[in-house]
Amino acid sequence: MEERHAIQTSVDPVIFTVFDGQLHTLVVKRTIEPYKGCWSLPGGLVDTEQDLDLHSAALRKLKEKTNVAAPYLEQVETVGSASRDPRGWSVTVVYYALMPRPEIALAATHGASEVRWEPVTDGTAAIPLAFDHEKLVRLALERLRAKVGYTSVAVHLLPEPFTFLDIQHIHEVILGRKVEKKSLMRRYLGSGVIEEAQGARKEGRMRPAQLYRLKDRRTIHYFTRTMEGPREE
Amino acid sequence: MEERHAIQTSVDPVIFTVFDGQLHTLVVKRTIEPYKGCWSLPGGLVDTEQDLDLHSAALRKLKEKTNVAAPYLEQVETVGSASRDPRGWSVTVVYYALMPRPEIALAATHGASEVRWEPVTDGTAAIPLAFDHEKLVRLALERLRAKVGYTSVAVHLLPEPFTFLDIQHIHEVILGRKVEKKSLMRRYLGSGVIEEAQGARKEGRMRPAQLYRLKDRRTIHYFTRTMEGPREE
DNA sequence: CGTTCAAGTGTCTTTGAGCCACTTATAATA
DNA sequence: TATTATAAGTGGCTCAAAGACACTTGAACG
Repeated sequence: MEERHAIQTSVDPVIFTVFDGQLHTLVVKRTIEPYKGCWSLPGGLVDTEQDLDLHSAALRKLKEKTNVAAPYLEQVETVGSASRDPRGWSVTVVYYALMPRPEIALAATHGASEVRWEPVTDGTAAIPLAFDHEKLVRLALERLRAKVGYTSVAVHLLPEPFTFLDIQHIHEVILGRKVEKKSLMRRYLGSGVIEEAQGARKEGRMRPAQLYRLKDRRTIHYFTRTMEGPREE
Repeated sequence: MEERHAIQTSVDPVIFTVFDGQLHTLVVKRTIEPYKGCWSLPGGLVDTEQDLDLHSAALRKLKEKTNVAAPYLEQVETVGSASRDPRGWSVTVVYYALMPRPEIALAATHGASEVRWEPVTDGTAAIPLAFDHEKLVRLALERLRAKVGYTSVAVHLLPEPFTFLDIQHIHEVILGRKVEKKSLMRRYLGSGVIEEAQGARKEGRMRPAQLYRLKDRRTIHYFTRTMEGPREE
């Protein structure tokens, strides 16, 4: 009776960051069977002794691998079936997290186990992942892409302070297409999600750009319309 | 080791239907402790012996209580914590389902246990529910309200064939405000989600209305913009 | 045959996206 | 000091779709 209903339950955070003009996600090398030696998401079983709820379980996993305490974190979807783990029925709650590229070296923060940023190209990670984790990455990316179109989530990937060119680049990297500078400025200036920071960034011999920071790093703003993409003719 | 990680896992479908000009949700009376005698969502534990995955577990619960095999069903969110069930750590995956008001009597389809439609007013059920089920209903309703604004989900609550007045009423009941007839016609006629059905409904001595049906009862259509609500002045 | 009433249409205003040319500010160079 | 290159930022157009609401249409009934 008990055995039929108690299920192995994990959280799998898909941690996104952007550098080198590419979206990356954090993967760790598995040290135990099954899939020993394969790369996988930095998730793991919920621990009923130390986790109060699912959200804090996801935060714990995040903290263990990246040492970042308070990124933007959002639940995506839950997948569970008899077949996704060879050991039997299992459930995993998928999250995605956005953070600026951490300065600290990853390996140092997590002792022995291997950790690294894997580029996400065209919807999936470049290397094969354990279990159904490639599908989980795809789910998280789909959600992120949709949400970037009608909210201010994308800027949570930027270190502060940032310029409008940074905002534009981050949108273009996530969506994989050009976006209109003017549309972004209308949105972000009109909504009050960002505020001016001191100073201005000058790069090379061009006009210096105004610097901004987020007013609130824990919430996102919902714009009234979705970005439409390029016009057809 | 096993005990710390294997968690009681359930699915809780919030089943919506509309009649008497009100949104209703299906509740059942609990026959066992805890919360014996209280009303609750028609959910229950995932059964690893008979359920292949979470979605089919939700469909099974639905079939057991309503005898409806193929409604519109969508995952909302997963909540899990040490405190939501007095017996200990538990996880539940919340779904919402939309169906036309079933003609058959509910009690007859499910033997002994009491089942009934409870009106959902102003965001919550009118009576208190077991566990955190009122919060789960609120989560499902929030999702439904948001989604009605930019998709064709709402019509999955209508029995076929239906008229444009039916479409308008269903939107007004869910959103709790007046909706522009013209906007709905632009959306639904322009998108091809509905098709004309034979005949026309005449009520009283007015002009008869064209009847429609859904082209596909398993999917929904995403419109390009969200409804905006009334203009302020 | 005219009245009644919802069904359905015409059409104006408003909002915000896409597009793209134009002006502005800085630093390197002549 | 003047010129020029380059990115920063603005102005202003077109377009699609929402809101608002008056208008026309058509069947039923006296």
